[in-house]
Formats: sequence, C-alpha cells, structure tokens
Amino acid sequence: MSKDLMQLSKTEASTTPQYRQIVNSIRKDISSGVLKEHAPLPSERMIAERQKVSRMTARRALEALELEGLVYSEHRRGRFVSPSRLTYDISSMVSLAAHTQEQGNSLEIDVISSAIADADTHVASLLGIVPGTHLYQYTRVFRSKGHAIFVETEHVVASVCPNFLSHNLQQSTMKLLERHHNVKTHHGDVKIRMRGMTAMEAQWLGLQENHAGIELEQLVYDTNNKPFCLGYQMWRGELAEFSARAIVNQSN
Amino acid sequence: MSKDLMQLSKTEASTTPQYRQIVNSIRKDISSGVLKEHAPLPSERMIAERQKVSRMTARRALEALELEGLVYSEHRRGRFVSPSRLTYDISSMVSLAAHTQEQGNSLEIDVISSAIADADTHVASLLGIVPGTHLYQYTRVFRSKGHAIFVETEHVVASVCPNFLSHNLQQSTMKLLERHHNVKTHHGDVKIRMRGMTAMEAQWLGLQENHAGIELEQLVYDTNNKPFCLGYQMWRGELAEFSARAIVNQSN
DNA sequence: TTAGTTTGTTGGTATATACCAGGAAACGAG
DNA sequence: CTCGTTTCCTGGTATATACCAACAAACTAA
Repeated sequence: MSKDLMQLSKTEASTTPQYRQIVNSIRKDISSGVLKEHAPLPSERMIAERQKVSRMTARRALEALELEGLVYSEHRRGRFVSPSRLTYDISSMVSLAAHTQEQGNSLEIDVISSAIADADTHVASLLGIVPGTHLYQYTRVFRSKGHAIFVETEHVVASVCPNFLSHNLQQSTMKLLERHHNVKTHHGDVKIRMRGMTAMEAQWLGLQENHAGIELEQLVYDTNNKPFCLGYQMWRGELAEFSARAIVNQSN
Repeated sequence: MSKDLMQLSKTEASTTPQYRQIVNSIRKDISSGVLKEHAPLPSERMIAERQKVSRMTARRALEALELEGLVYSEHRRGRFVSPSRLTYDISSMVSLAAHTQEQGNSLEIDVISSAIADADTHVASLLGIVPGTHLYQYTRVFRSKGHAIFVETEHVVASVCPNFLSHNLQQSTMKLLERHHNVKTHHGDVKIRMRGMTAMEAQWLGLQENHAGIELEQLVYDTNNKPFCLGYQMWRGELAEFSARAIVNQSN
C-alpha cells in the first residue's frame, strides 16, 4: 500500500507508449524482488494518480501484465504478482499430486462434481467404446497454497472400476485405479494446446472470462493397450511448465 | 450525446455485457463458416456503427477474440479469422519441416540471422560446455502459406559441425547435421510453457507486443549422450498443438 | 506507363467521465 | 462480544472524443 516505488522521471522517455513504460516499471519491480509473489499491485486508480495518466491507461498497463502472465487479477479484490511455475513431467505419467507431495509442496484437491454418465460420441470415439457406455465423470480443481492452478475433468470407463466414485477423489486417481481395481497404466497420449477458457473454467480458476490457458488432453491406456481414461486439464498458462523426453526412433 | 439511450432498458438483452454479446455473435459466424480462415472481420468502427456501441466497446470485443485465439490482428491492416492448428509431435523429434511436407502442406523458412558467437552462461550450462565456447546461432521464421507460425533460435556447438553456416538453412537442420556432419540425434528434452512475447518475437510473427504464445525449449542429445543443440521456438499459441506419447516406467 | 502524392481506411494510444457490483473493513446496535 | 449495516475501495463495463502512423487504393503529373 504505502509504496514510493514508481519512478517518476520518464523525462526524455519519448516514443514508447506511456502504458508500456508503466508495464516496464512494474516488471522491473517484480523481477528485482521489490514486489514478491502474491503481493498486491497498486490499483488502477492509484497508478493513474501517481503516474498522472488516466485510469484507462493505467488499466491497459495492468491488463498487458496479466496477458504476459506476470500478474493475476482477483475479481474486484485487486491484482497480484503471479507465483513461479509448477513443472509437470508429461513423460512420466506419474500423478502430479503424488509428485508435488514428494517435492514438499502440497497440492489441495477440490472435487467440484462427480457422477456416472453415458459417453457422448466424442468421448466414446477417443476411448474406443460405443456411445452410451457408462462412464465415471468427475471434475476437480487443483490448488497450491490455496491458489487454483488447473481444473481437470476425467472420464473413466465404468466397467473397469465398479463403484469408483465411492472412493475419496482427493487423491491420485491413477493410483486408486491401480490399487483397488487392478488397472495398470501402460502409456498415455498427450496433447497440449493453448486456448481460451470457457466461462465455467474461468470461474473455477477464479479468472475472468476470456483469458487463454493451456489445455492438456490425456488418453490413458492399460497394459492391454486399451484406453480406459480420458482427461482434460485446463491450466493457468502462466503457472505451468510441461517437460518431456523424446527418444528418437532408430529406424528413422 | 444525441441519443435517447437511457430507456433502451436491459429488458431482454439481459445481464451479459454488450461486448460479450458481440464476441458471441462473431464466434458463431466463425464456427458456422460464414467467416472462413483468413477472412477479414468488420473493423472496429464498422462494428461500433452497426451494433450501436462505442468504438471502444467494439474494440473490447475484438480484443477478447484475439485473446481467445479465434482472431488475429495485422498491424493496422485489420483483423482476420485464425486458421486451424498445426500439430507438432514432440515425441518423434522428426523435423517439423520434413513432416509437414509429407502431409502436403508446405512450410516456408525465412532465415532472419545467422552468426557464430560465444556461449553465454545460460546456454553454456544447458549444453554442458564452458562459457565462451563457439556456437552457431541462427534465427528462422517458419510460415505456412505466407503466415508466420513460429520463430526459432538454435544454438549449435560449433565444434561438431565446422562451417555449418555455409549450408542453406532453409531446411531441417537436424537432417543437415546428420547427413553432412555425422551427428546423430539420440533424444531430446523438451519443455513447453506459455509466456508473453518479447518485442522482437512479436515483430517477427507480425503481432503486437504483449500477446502470449507457447515457447518450446529443446535440448538435443547425440548418441554419446552429449547435448549439442539448444533450440527455442516461440509459437503463435492459437496455431499450435503439441502431441506426445508417455510410456510408463514399469519400475514405478 | 510509371512514379509520386493525396485521401480514406485501419488499428493504436490516450483522456475524461460515469455508473455498477462485489469485497472488505470499519462502525454501530444488540 | 457478536452480528448486521454502512461506507469505501476494487475492478468491470460503457460512452464520447481526439490525434497518430501505417497501409492501400485512387488520383495525378511526368
């Protein structure tokens, strides 16, 4: 709140737009550590007054920072410095929840919904089943220190794991399937893309509509080479990093 | 001023913001095919006039569509419908240029710069060499049908491929290294993240500053398990999809 | 025909203003 | 001391206006 951080000057400044100068000044404060993770940024009106610009110009600057991922906004509470990224190794297929726990970081899981449903044509074709087959579907939000990182919806073929929803879903479902239903994962096909969030996704992650994020689609196969689980994760783009190892096929 | 706006009430129009209604209307036109790939959208002023909103509101709608990736903007020329995505299989490590050529799509390559340089500490530590070691560095823009898709900068250890820059770089450099310098790729470590573009990157891709994209970092190892090439690709997020296959380690 | 200029379009930047709704903290009554 | 209300602050939406620079097409002079 009571900060005298902003630099006045701009003196010669010149051709770079004012809002971009504000962006650069705040970016510097973040990288230099003056503003730390989750620290509140000055409000639009505050910046406008101190930098002698209109509120709309201050707003442009803050929106640009959001776009870059350096800053996140919380619905009418203010804007804050984004925390550092969480790395997810898509090659290992080890549950992220288990992995981060080993690293010392906890990952909280909120179960938004869980139900049994019939497969629609899209899900059915990916899972190699006939439309209408029973699926367990559940949506969960993953948080670190209370901050939402991604939201996941999984579709599991019901026949492989009767009464699956009776388990507590606040843990790794892959481990659950292995332990209690003898379903062993053999491999997974992963797709990663950047896309705009739906209104629901944005709400779950505490963001505004609009906003691009990273979607991770995972189709998981058992040791019989049959797909049994389809998952969609929508990540806050600025919080994620995905790693993988690619082995070159010798025959190529 | 000259409007009797006050009484147009919110009646049926409901609670969704006007700019969002415009977004939805345009989104419908795109998905229904009324507006096709690379088709020009109506200008800000045009929308403002036709929808009876201010230009700034029309602008908000178009910016939201850009953010979602449905639309791209060309510097003071107008806004256009984004084309469909290009899939890149990061598991195969096969040159994207070669791969797309097989699919029938051509991929044009512009060489922006190429030079020999000394490794800085960051690049050196990733490549496992001492800072100051000679590297071949080159930056290339990849286009499909004239539209920039991503820009790539590669750093290759000079000692493994003398006179590398004498080749024509408008082709797969991995194949070049294999054919002419007997460097065989064994595997690659890939990292994917979403981040804001630098001014340079945005310029090369024909975009505004700001703008999030997907960065792909590739560290390529030879058959002796030594890294010899470090590459950074910055993709237009709305144009890319990355696929990979993850094999589960049995010992886990 | 060609080269240069003009004109109209586009998006980009910027200001000033207004009102709304949700969150939070201070306040005030029980 | 707690519970509800008030008040202030926040970002979100929206209008109206202004000027700039880059581009494209139309026009104009050589």
